[in-house]
Amino acid sequence: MRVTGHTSSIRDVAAAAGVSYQTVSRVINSHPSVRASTRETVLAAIAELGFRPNRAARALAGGPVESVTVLTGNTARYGYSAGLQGIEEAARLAGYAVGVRMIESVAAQELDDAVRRAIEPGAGLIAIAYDPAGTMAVSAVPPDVPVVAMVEAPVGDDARGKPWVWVDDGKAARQATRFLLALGHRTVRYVSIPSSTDAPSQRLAGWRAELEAAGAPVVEPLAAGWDPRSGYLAGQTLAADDEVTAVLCGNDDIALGVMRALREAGRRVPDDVSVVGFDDIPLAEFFTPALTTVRLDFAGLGRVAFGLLRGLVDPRTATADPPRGPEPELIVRESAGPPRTAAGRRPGRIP
Amino acid sequence: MRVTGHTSSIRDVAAAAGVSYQTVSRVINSHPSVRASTRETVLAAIAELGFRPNRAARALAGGPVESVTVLTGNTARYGYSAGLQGIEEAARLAGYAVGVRMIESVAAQELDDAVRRAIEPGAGLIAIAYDPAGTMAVSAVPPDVPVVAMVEAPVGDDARGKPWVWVDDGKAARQATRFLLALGHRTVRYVSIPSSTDAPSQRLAGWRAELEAAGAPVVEPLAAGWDPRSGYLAGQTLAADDEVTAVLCGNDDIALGVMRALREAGRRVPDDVSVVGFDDIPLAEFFTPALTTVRLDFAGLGRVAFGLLRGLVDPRTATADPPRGPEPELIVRESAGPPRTAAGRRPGRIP
DNA sequence: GGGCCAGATGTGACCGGTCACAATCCATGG
DNA sequence: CCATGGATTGTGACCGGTCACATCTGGCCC
Repeated sequence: MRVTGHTSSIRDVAAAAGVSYQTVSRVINSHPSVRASTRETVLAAIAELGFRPNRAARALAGGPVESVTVLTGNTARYGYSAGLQGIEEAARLAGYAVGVRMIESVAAQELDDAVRRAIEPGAGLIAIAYDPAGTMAVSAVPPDVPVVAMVEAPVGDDARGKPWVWVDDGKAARQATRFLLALGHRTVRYVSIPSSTDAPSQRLAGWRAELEAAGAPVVEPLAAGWDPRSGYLAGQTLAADDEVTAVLCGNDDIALGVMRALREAGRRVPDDVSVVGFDDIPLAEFFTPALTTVRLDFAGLGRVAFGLLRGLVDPRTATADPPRGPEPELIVRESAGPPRTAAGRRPGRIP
Repeated sequence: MRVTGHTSSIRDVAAAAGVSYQTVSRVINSHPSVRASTRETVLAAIAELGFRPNRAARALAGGPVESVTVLTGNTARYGYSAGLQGIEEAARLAGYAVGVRMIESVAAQELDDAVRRAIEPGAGLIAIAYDPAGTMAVSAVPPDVPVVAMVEAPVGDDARGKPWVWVDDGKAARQATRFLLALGHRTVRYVSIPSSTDAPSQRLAGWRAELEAAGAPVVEPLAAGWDPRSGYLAGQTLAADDEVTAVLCGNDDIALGVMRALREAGRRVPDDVSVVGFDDIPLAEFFTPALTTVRLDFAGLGRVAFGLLRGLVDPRTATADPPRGPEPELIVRESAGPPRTAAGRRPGRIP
């Protein structure tokens, strides 16, 4: 079964407009030296015939391809799907097509293969590299393929020049930690998400830095995964320790698991223990208690990533100023408060 | 900047193997009449050169395109992202590329345009049509373009022959309603998600049917959106009514909002009011109380959808038996119980 | 041995765009 | 008036596959 969809080529348009196919090509690529009146005629013919350039043919002939493939380890996790959404929005606006390819393995051979498979001549790549698979995927991309990475944090000092985008996680972590300390907590425990590299994550580093700056004791973090269950497990450990009054969690899913474990152990949030998360997923506001968390604008980051990639693939659209990722923002809700408040309190109303 | 990525064509391979380019083409398309020894030689040359056929060229020449574009109204909502994940998995396994395109508008003109833009000659479409935009997108697809729709429910009696896939929502709703009724509730209220068509949704119909079958009073459902906030609003209404002891929610996000509103109003879940959701999102198990919900296997549905589309695009892979969507499954947790239990109870432990 | 047929392989044209280059137009200046 | 040159337009080849068709094998039968 052959799909027709639409069928009119530049030759058809050319015939209809009484010009050569090359002139039509010039019009659709907005080449400067086409007389205004000619352009009009051609555009009219294009509209008339419902012509739309064939992507495959254009790609084959070495023209601008206008398509991005997103390399990701997951499409369901919040940061990933929100990032994808941002990329798609920006891409659609620019007339780009977007493809998606999941990276499952971290085995060098398979990963290399998967990346090669994702590469289409002419198209660019955006890697969502919040996890080891993504990070390795980025480095598996051949140097001649334009790629932008959405990373957890830049590694190395020369990151400024690389096509990387990120939200300042470290800053966000410091902000959240400082907030908890200011509430009167002696120290803050941390439940970490996996690092995307072999170095400790920025969130972890920020948390530690803030604690040290405040002269608060640093207890080694508990390692969790991305999922709420791992948070729940960590929460059980935390609940067993009476000293714990404040917990910073690597993401909101973990925070939910932690809160659940705490509650099961009879420890009230926020009266006995304060909990703060990362991401601000849409549900966080409706948790009980509503989660205090650091909002990370992944969709915005995706848009920035796309803009950067576009500049790489098509230098005409490159912007001079290096685009920065969006700023994280602490959203204060109910799950954190001063330590050991005597009376139980009822959650407030949500407007 | 031109991307090279890889560069070896069938002509290069042909030269390396000492055969004609057409023979190479036959080998990569597994044409039967190629001598085994020749095939060997060619495959060796392919491996040697790291040759991979150029998708654009193949599409242009009218060969099998092996790519799907997913039309969706959203990439962040659970059902959508899980569905996309399932499609991607199945597609990757089959060597297909997958594209994503969001449909934003429901205005006929824009929508039509967006759909046309999403059509690539030779490629198939999978529409995630859980909402009006998706449903309209499906009908905006020209008849000669192969398309599979993941729908909320089949409309019309002749749906059996159409390339539609769905999970049996109505059955799921009946199952959940029956469960609540069996617990001893006099009736069950329903907070509905928007219907994808002008007809009432299957979930709603199933809920109503079960109530009527049991002779329980039917109170008109409350209309919500997809988001937790709309559930929260509905929950406030519900909380004001002392008669309410059991609520079925159109999805888990809404259920969370409802539970939150109930709790704020001083009504305990499940002691005063039972709440049941739909979807079984990964977080549902860790809500407090853990949410009783109907698990819908969207990823499985996505895989089925891809299989169906593949059969449409490439008849060689078509399977005789019409594939069915996965079966919904009621997951019993803490948020539902018998009406008016005297003692407050503590949530159990999660294994 | 010749004829025939099926299997295996090669040749040319083509898909729908782009590139490089050539050809034409028109205004300007000497 | 004609040479010059930039703006505008047209021509041919090509990207990397596929199709339709032609050709070349070799085995089998009479």
